[in-house]
Amino acid sequence: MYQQVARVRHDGGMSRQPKYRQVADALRREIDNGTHPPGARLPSESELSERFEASRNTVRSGLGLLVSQGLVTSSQGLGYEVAKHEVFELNASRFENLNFEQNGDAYSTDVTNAGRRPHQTFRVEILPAPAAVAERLKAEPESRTVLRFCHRFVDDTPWSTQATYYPSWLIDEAPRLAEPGDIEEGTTRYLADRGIEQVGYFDEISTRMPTPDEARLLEVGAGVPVLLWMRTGYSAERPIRCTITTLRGDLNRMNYEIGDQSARGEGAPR
Amino acid sequence: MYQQVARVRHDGGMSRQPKYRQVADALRREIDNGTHPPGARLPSESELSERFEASRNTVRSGLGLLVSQGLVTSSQGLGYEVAKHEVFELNASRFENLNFEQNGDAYSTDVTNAGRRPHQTFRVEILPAPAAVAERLKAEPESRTVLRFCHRFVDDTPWSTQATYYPSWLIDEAPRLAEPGDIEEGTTRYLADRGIEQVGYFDEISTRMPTPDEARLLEVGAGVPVLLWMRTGYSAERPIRCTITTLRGDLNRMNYEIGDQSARGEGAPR
DNA sequence: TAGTGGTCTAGACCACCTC
DNA sequence: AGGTGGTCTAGACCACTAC
Repeated sequence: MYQQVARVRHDGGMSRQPKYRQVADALRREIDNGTHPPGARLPSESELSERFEASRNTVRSGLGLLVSQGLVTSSQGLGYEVAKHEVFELNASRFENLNFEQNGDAYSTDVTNAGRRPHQTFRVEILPAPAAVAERLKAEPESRTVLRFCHRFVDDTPWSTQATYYPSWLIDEAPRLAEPGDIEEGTTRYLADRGIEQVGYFDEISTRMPTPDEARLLEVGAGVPVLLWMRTGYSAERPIRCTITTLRGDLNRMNYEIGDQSARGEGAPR
Repeated sequence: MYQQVARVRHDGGMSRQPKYRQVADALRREIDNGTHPPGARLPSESELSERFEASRNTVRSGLGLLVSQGLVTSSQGLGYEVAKHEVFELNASRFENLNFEQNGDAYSTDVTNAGRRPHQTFRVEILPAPAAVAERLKAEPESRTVLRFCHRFVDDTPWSTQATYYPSWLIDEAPRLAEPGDIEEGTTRYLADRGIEQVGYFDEISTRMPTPDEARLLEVGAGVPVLLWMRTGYSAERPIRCTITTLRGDLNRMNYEIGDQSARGEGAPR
């Protein structure tokens, strides 16, 4: 029953990949060279098991590698499918994007222009500042902040979440921030009208695998990292907001235009 | 021998996590709350197997989840260890960083200031432009480009790779770009001295799991994504370079300073 | 040499989807 | 009903590390 006793090396001592890696590498090559185009179904585990003369579990290990690299997805009862990605560009340096609500609009417009259907849910909360936010807002840890939270979809696919925190002192000057409804004219304009103008921002970008919570909200499978984008906005005197955007790494790309872009032209990199 | 027959649900029909997820969740909680601090060894597979009344393979599946989320690492003969990360900040918007070679110096300086030992290997190649690069340099696909490639380490830990492509027309005006040695004064100054001034750049940032090649160069285990940073630099007339930086996602964070930063102060977010 | 993780197998049963 | 992936087990042997 246990065949390990009979296992031998046929490679004359050459260092060799374990079998599950061979399976993964072979399938990866076939995906790269178009044998299995994006969206195609892969052969079933039992077929692959025969083809590679490996147990089903070994084949599963190999497939698991590909899944964890975001190359294929799997679903029960259906099989394995080659992942296909349509990346959305997100311009992070245009002045318009200083405006959170308008940013949302820009997002809706972009998505609609791409022939897709945008959708978002929105809520407002008052809660103690998370440590990272308090630090950036130069506020006391645990001090009260208003959170305006946005969960964005494209064609019912979760795309990103955006959490903007405002310090409590700002609420006194701009009370509508703490009210649940949309702010028609956009929060930035609303703030500007009250004499609070955002003159600059500081962006921080990092990546990691999603936490279980994020995986749930963004419905990302194993093997898809998230892009974390943290923007702290400043008036001339002090920080006025901190926006944390969590983007599905497989669906988003950010860009910044710095300096003179006149030579970039229109047919610029999509 | 096979106990599945005897397996029953004790949850009265409530939806329940599979056992390997319970293992992962329990360990994740213990890591989060400090029971297993960064750098600590986790109990061995057999100990966990007893504790959770699960087979070794099931425990392995759970640990595999944590590894694939970058929370723990494993090594043969040693055991599982809680990952500890020290993130390096990378300022992508300061003018100095327009200068590739000087960027390298800035990196060396930063690393040295942090009490770590920087190290890099460097090579120059002439090769056809990859499609993405040709597009950004507005050059014919497959047209000749000079690649200046840099592999960076901190304390012998691979940190990032940086590949800068220059279009062939530039080589005629700045032949030293194609020579293997360092350019003492920095490539940007060298180019500026020859009348080619970089007046702006376009940055694109994305994330994904590393390819096998990248995993090898950066020595990242499963569960660590890479940050991809593509910078296209322009003179007033046309693109002059395209730099692709691949950063270990667990060790790097990028930032951009846009607009007036006077309110950010010095004790700014680390 | 003992203990750790790494690979692999054979087989059982479950949950989901399609027909 | 039949096929697909998902979970789980028990056990074998290998490779690496520490002592």
